[in-house]
Amino acid sequence: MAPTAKQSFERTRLQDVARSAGVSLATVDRVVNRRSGVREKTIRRVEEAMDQLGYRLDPMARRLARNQNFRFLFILPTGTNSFMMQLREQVERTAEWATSQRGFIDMIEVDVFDAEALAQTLDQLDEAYHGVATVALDHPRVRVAIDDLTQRGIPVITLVSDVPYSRRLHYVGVDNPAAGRTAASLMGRFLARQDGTIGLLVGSLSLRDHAERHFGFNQVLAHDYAHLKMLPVVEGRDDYELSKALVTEMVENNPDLIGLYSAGAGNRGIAQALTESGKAGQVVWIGHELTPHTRRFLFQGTMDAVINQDSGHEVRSAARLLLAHCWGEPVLEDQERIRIDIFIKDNIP
Amino acid sequence: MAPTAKQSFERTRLQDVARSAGVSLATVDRVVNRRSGVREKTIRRVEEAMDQLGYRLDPMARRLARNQNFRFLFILPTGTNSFMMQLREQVERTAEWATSQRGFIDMIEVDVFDAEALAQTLDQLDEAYHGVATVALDHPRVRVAIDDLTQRGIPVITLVSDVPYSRRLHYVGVDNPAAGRTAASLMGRFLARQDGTIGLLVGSLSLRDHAERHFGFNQVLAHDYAHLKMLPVVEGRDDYELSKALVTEMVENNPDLIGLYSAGAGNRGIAQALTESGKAGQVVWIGHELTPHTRRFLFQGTMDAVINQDSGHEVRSAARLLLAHCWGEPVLEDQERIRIDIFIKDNIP
DNA sequence: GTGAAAGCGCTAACAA
DNA sequence: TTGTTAGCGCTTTCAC
Repeated sequence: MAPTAKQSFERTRLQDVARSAGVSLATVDRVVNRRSGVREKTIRRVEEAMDQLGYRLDPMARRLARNQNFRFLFILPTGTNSFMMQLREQVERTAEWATSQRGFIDMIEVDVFDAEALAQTLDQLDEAYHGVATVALDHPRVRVAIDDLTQRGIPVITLVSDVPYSRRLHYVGVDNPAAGRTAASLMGRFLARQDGTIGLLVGSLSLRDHAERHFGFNQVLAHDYAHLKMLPVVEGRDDYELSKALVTEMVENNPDLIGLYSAGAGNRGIAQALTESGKAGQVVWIGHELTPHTRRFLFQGTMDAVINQDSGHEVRSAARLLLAHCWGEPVLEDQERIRIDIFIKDNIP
Repeated sequence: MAPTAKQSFERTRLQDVARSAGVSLATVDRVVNRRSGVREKTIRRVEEAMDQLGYRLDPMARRLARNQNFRFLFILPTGTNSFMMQLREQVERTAEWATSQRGFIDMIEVDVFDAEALAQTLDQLDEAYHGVATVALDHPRVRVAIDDLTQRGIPVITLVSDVPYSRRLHYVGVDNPAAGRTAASLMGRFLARQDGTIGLLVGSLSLRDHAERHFGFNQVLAHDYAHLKMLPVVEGRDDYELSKALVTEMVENNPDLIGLYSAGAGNRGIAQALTESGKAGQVVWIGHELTPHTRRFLFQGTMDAVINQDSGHEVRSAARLLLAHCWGEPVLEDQERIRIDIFIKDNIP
């Protein structure tokens, strides 16, 4: 059925190509790495030999021989909301793995709401870094800082929150308008044949991801479920206490509240507000990010669905992209696509 | 803010440990790889030096020096249903990647419904293979074959469909009872405040994954949505034509059909049956696996939700696990967990 | 028990 | 423009 080991295992090496093309190792290396200083004619001869023998460069050997190391900085928001804490933990885990790939990851925290602080951090980046991954803030000052870094040859990856139109190497995160639409569709379907009012809570509309989720949610609800009335959006600043107060007020002022979408953090406050007002399990509540808290709320039936982005996947993806970029290696695009996960109580991992 | 490159980049090498412990490279190597022939005393001396210097073995160099190659066989079901075709395509893509990791993947097809055929394939496995990944059939004959291979030192990974109680190295696939429960919860919620009958279609109840999904679906529907009447399950053998016929009949005989759960393949047939009977978009239809077809049905509104397992992730995961096992390297467990994806029209990737 | 030395497949500095 | 050679960090034979 299958050939024996010896037969099919012989990878062709640079050496084989060199011999077959009648040139030296160094010359083949030059051709493979598209370095200058080789005659057109020789190049062709080598290339012929290469695809005749089906040559594939061995990335392991290449990395070893290059003997390079890379340093990356991950910039995450300060604050204690569960999702960001998860993200930080994932960075730590990933750092360990990256070490074995000759990648050294440092992490610092900045205030996400402060464009100036983030921009300065980027501007003053230690030149020892070979790349940056940052939970970004979409602000002109930040965009310029990203572009400058990119200009200087330091790739920037935006993580979780994007800065479109900047020259970042890659955005690693979900499609937030789509995430908002997803929440709206679920809300609409869960509320089939019911009339009433829907509440909307975000962290801050000046955060691009929250604004986009809000936008997507609105779009679908207004279009497909026009019979549901939407309250004006309120901003909880991803804060536990404030969110609680806002939701409590919302419930009191709107006896016909049947749905609540929270596009940001502060879920613990929301749960308390709903529970204390006796609305837990009555109001359809959809929020974001699977954390120990939201997990519990789902199980309890307080929360009906969680729209999630996999923080582990995101951080690993950012690290892989940065490493691949620095090593000049290809990327498996569809391994890096971040999914919009939907979790209900039955498919929690 | 950050130290310069030189400073923090010096990884400690085997050489450093050797010097510090006052022994040779070979001896440290023996200790690191737990090989025999080193005095207890020397071992301790080396180990001390190791964790004093914080030594971490370089997997790149290790792989290169070992100069080994591994061959793996992926066994997939014959047949043309979209999911299995996707799976085969992913194997091809992954094979390319694996080559760069010194892993050579072959693929063959066997009839999933034929336990004997699968068992024989396993029994007669070419000894050149270092590992197997198979879409398995949970049957005693197959279980024994898996255990025998494992006994012979050839690791087996069950893919998509598991054989519990066998000695397989790992199961790469979703929790199928949970997938069924997920489908049921969505069904129940989408049908809020409606009464009627739910149809159930599987490929075959002798396929473990289908049976488990059926089980999970039943469980939740009977418990949480007892007002909905469930029809007896029918088997479509994952066949387009047969599934179409069965659903057509189901619709005709049950004017009050309001929901349909298909735990197997054959979705194209179901879509046709629903469309031709004018029930498309009326009946809440939930099925499995995101394919070009189900994707279209979601967009059209014919299908309401798809429960998915990421075939790309599954195949890559199987390959990574096999490679890590052969190289004796650790695994990032939570990178290998296969999620139960829920897709509705808004979060399709 | 332990050590010296020759690779693994590639890169990079230096020669020619 | 091309070739020679000395590594990269580890494993593996073979000698002591």
